[in-house]
Amino acid sequence: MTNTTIKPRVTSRAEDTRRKIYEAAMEMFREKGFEETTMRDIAGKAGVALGGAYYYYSSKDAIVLAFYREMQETSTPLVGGALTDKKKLKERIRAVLDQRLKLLAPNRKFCAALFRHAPDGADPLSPWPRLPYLLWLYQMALIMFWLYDRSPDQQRTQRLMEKSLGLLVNLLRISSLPLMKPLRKTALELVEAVSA
Amino acid sequence: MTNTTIKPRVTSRAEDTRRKIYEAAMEMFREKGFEETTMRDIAGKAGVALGGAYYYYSSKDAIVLAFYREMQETSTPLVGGALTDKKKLKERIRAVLDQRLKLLAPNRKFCAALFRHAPDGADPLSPWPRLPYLLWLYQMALIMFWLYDRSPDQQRTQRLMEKSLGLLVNLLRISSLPLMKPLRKTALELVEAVSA
DNA sequence: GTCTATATCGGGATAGAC
DNA sequence: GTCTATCCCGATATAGAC
Repeated sequence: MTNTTIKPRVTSRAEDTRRKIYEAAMEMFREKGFEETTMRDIAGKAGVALGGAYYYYSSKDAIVLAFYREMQETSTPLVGGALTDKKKLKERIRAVLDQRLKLLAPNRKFCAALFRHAPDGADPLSPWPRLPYLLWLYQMALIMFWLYDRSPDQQRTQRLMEKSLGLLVNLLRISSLPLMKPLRKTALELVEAVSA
Repeated sequence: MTNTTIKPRVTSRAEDTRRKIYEAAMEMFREKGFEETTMRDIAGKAGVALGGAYYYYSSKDAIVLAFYREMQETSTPLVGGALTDKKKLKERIRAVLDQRLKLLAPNRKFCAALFRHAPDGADPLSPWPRLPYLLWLYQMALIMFWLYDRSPDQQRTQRLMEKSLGLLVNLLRISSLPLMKPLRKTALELVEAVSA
């Protein structure tokens, strides 16, 4: 009997162990944080030896990757579902953002720990003599783009800067036109919402 | 003589050693990356014992903090200087961004390593079924805000989302007005610049 | 105060026995 | 597939040279 059954591509027992390790890790990440949780902790909690944990996850980061993958896989259908009955653009974007934040919510602290920003206000981006928050965000986005820009001499960043600056200035010019009062009002409310 | 001179706040010898350690560290960070460089490497290259390195920098991260501080201190006067002869807003913003990217440029790879994004496209933010890049940036900014939002239940993020969505939709509506052709044109060029 | 030398520990990662 | 032993490295601690 045991011999005639079709062999599963991965034994369910192996998948169980893998899952046990993953769950143990995530639980401890949530409770104690990422850095504070050791592979020995994880292995112990999952009831396997240290080597066993590494058999399934080649590194501590690999467990994070598994978390990323699970977020993606869970997120896609949920977002799809949330979109079906939404017609207006605004509602659709809101539905997507809502879904993603809800999904990440139980792991918010853990996610924050994955950005290795040095302790509070000590990263090179935040403490530059205070720019208005939105300008800071713009700069931040540009720098992130630049960090991963592989074009020679980061030329794409240069073009992006040129174009986005043009857009920004156009927007500011336009927003001073008399018809654009509602635009200015929303923008002001936004600044209030952020800084309150 | 030696006794009557005013004692320097920090001896120049100490500052030299500190500097030697810092320079050695930064050089190796640039060449081999952050994770791959060990404190033993740094101490060796700087010509001091391991304990010596820890005497001046209480941790590996402390060297990164020193880098942050140096970036800030160097950046402020440079930006100030670059601004003096610029009148137009666009030129002023460009001058600031240019200065900062130039300053970071020699350490681009090192800076990228400080974000602990898992290897290429494996972070939870980038691979979500491809949104247009600007929408992705918007989402990214919102998530970063949310991660560090300490208001109860992250209510500020909720408000920010509400207001920014309103602004976004207003902008889209406005951009379809006949007068706004130049705005649309710039926006399209921007998208091209990013994806080219 | 500024270091060297060395021992020790905890934790990520690997090798090889079983 | 699983466990044990081992290595390396970041970090701490200590004793002492100068």
